[in-house]
Amino acid sequence: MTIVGNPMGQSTPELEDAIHEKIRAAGLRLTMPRRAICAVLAVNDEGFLTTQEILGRIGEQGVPIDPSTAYRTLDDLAKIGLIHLVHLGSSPGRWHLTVEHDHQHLVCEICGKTTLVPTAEIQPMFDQLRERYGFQTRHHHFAIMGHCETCSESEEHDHA
Amino acid sequence: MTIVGNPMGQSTPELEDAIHEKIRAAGLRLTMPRRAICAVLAVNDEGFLTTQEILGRIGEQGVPIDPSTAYRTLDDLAKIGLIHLVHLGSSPGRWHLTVEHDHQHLVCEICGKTTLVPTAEIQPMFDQLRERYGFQTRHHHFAIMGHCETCSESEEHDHA
DNA sequence: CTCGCTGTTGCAAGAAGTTGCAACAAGAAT
DNA sequence: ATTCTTGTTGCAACTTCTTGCAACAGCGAG
Repeated sequence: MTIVGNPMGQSTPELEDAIHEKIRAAGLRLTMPRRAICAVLAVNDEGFLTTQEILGRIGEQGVPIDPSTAYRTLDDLAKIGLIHLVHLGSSPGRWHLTVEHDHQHLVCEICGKTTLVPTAEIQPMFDQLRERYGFQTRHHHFAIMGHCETCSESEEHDHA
Repeated sequence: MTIVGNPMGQSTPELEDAIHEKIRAAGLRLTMPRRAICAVLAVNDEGFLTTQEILGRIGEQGVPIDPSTAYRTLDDLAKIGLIHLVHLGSSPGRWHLTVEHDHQHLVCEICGKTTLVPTAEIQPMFDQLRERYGFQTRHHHFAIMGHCETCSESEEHDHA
């Protein structure tokens, strides 16, 4: 899967400002490591990065930060809802800016293929969960695991 | 959350036999470490165990196995669909026997509370994904993250 | 029952992720 | 602009997870 976000590979100042504002609003201090992490995430506002990848990019383009700081900071940002962790299959989780995206992901466990589905198609289920259980589904960007069409078909052949 | 499976804390021979059969059917060898792991999972056929917990239980009740073996074996068992990994929030994933359970999980990101929802309520969505995308949702036991009723309400108060 | 092929295991080394703590700096108060 | 408070950081030690590899043991063939 390749999910490319910002085609220019550059962060928009507006997005970064909005992020900084959220950090302050949550009562957190705006430090250098946090700026660096947010900058990387802002450039990839549609992407999914592992902690290692984030560390790598920060190292490439300036003053590296300590891994432990990255792990802790990412947890903190997740706690205030700015980002969240997505587990696409097993393998290390990937961080992602929390934005109300208009699509969800169907991830094939066999070939890894990712299919995008308009959130509208799933919204009814979210609404239902809210009505019946008072449950607010969050970061509507979660992965549904299963087998894609192609892999489902080859499976049937195998069983034949 | 406390999910207790087999009330006797004992594995049923039938379940273990069925598991062994699946392992053989997949072309994998039935070795001692694999038996041990399956035994632990079979006792907790409704439970969710981390790799560490599995290692711990095996160590308690007999010959311990090497951690690396456990990690690899669990991956292998997941590959053949016998078990799967569930990420309830962040924190290490938990392994779980793949059975067609009749419920799903709504996990609150704030208080950790888990609500069970009959699969029947979500089945329509799965059916729809299959019709439109040919996507077969697997191990119908996945976690939907969000905020539970109680936490949603306190959030509103905070904003007031 | 024994042999042989090859999937598995345990070990060891390394990478990734966590935790405690003293030094540091963001930002409010003055 | 300076000081003070306290949330954060970087370091170091540790735990957890991964990977390469030689020795081992399922299990099918003979």
